[in-house]
Amino acid sequence: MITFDDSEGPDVYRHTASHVMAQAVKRLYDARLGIGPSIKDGFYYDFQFEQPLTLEELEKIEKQMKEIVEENLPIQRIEMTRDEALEYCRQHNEDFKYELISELDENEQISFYRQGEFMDLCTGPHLASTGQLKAFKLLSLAGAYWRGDENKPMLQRIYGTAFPKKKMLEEYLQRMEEARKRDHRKIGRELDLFSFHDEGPGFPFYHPKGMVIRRELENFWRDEHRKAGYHEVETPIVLNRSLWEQSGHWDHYQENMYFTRIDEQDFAIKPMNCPGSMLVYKMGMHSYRDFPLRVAEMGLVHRHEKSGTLHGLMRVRSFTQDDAHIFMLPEQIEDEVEKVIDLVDHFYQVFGFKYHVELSTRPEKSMGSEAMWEKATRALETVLIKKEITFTVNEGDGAFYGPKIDFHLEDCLGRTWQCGTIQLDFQMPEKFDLTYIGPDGQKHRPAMIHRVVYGAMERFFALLIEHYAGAFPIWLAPVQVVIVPITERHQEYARAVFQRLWEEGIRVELDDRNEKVGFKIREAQVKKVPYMLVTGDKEEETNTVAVRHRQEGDLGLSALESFLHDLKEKIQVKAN
RNA sequence: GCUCACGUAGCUCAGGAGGUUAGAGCGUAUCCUUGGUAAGGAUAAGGUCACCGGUUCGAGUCCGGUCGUGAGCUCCA
Repeated sequence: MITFDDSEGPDVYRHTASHVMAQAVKRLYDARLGIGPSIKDGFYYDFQFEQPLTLEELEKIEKQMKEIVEENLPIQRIEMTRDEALEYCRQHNEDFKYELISELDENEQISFYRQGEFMDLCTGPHLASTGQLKAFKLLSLAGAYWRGDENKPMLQRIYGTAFPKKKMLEEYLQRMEEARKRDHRKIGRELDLFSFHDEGPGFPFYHPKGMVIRRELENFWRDEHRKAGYHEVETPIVLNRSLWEQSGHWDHYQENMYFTRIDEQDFAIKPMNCPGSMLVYKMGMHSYRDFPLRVAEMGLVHRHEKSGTLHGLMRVRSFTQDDAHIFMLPEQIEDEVEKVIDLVDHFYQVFGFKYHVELSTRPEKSMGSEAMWEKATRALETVLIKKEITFTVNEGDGAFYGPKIDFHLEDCLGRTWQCGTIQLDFQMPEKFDLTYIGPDGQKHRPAMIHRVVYGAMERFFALLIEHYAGAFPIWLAPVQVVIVPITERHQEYARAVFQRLWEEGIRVELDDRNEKVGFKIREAQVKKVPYMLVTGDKEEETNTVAVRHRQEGDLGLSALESFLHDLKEKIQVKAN
């Protein structure tokens, strides 16, 4: 007997919920079944309807589901031969199920699950009866290609979730509601960090406060990369077609690129930084003694992503990659990959991000020999295993020029986004005929990796906003301190305090509006400013400030200089 | 790009199944208030109802298209 608390409990429970939903749908509409698995936090089922389903109809389906639960239909497992199963699907016009079964082995025993008049192909297991289903809710309606293939028909997918107790369902919905409040698009507007406009879909505009955060992230990045032995370059955004033909982007990436004509010649706006960096490398001779040569670039790239894939700052059409290309001896690869992994880990630790790692292998559209891919993939895998990093393999998801290790972070709703990536590349050095002079005085081909740590500044920024729910640690906060004079009479002293902080490089604002203290405090709290300094008679007489922290509240009086000293210390160590 | 939704003041949202000058709260401006830790009061300004076309005596409301946004699919940092 499986309960909801067992590891497979929620899966079984929600899988049964998806069957009950499918049964309800079949009772109400003319629909063919796709697939209906349980997923993290819920379930879905794909259907092909004669008439497209609209959102309002989810309520009707839910009501019908409740009736099926009322009926408390026993759920039985039924086994058939492949031929019997095919015949059943043919009779019931279940074309999609037919397709699935026809791909199974001829001698396979095929299991169905029956509840009342409804029967569905399924390996199970399931709850014993529909009456065991307690709290459930249908959440959304979306399109989904049959078998995830955009060339196959698009079905309609209904998402839902189910729990054994009403209270658990309510808590879940409440949690989702709370999570939505952290959405970077919402906070970005509320805190005036960035915007999007119809004039440039997918092209972000940074506002002054968003720009402060971005620059701090870049400063941190520069410091750490200098320490890690990187140099920095910048290459042009617009480059001649010939370069993209040479790099392979013209053949392999064209559909994502923007083009322009200059003096009757084709140019492309760079979708990646590597070709530009190749040209820089080729400007001189390189010795093996200079390896590994780590060349970083905060490169602004443009990619024509499909309109439906855009998502706030997470998925945009122009973004800055904190890129670097590392040129090295083949025997330095594993060492260098390890160093990059450590660098990525260090960065994510500073922000307190949890992440997971994937190894992406050769895609269908790719360059290079099987042997090269094999060797490159093995090298990445070796390092991951050596470092005892748990990872999943993402088959066929590599770049067209090489396999990669990807680092994924979660957004407020638990969706994961690829940020850091380490890509091994034996192609670009070939294409651009890169060489170095070895100990033997001869020219040799260097190995190369592309890597990013943040990934894209935009995406990382978005994840940071959601991670902190807008309450950035003090080193990142666009406004670090707000000074709140109590009345007009205290403005002169407030200005002096402001001046003192300002000259020390603190991002400070003076709220000298004709409002009450409570109002100004509230506003600063809403804007998530870390420190509020109230200045009145007491403070003016003693050259102090009344310190309030956004989380800790009123901290009492502090000498201005000692507050300033502590503040600078906190900024310095990147305290929260 | 595809499926289903959505698009009303800077923001959040009202506008019963088409009918005179499109509403509210927050925010903004001005004035009053000089108030010690999360919203003091008054007054005022702000809207081509995303855009284009159609139906109608009459469209924010109905229909079609375009653009944008959201959830998801495909794709990806």
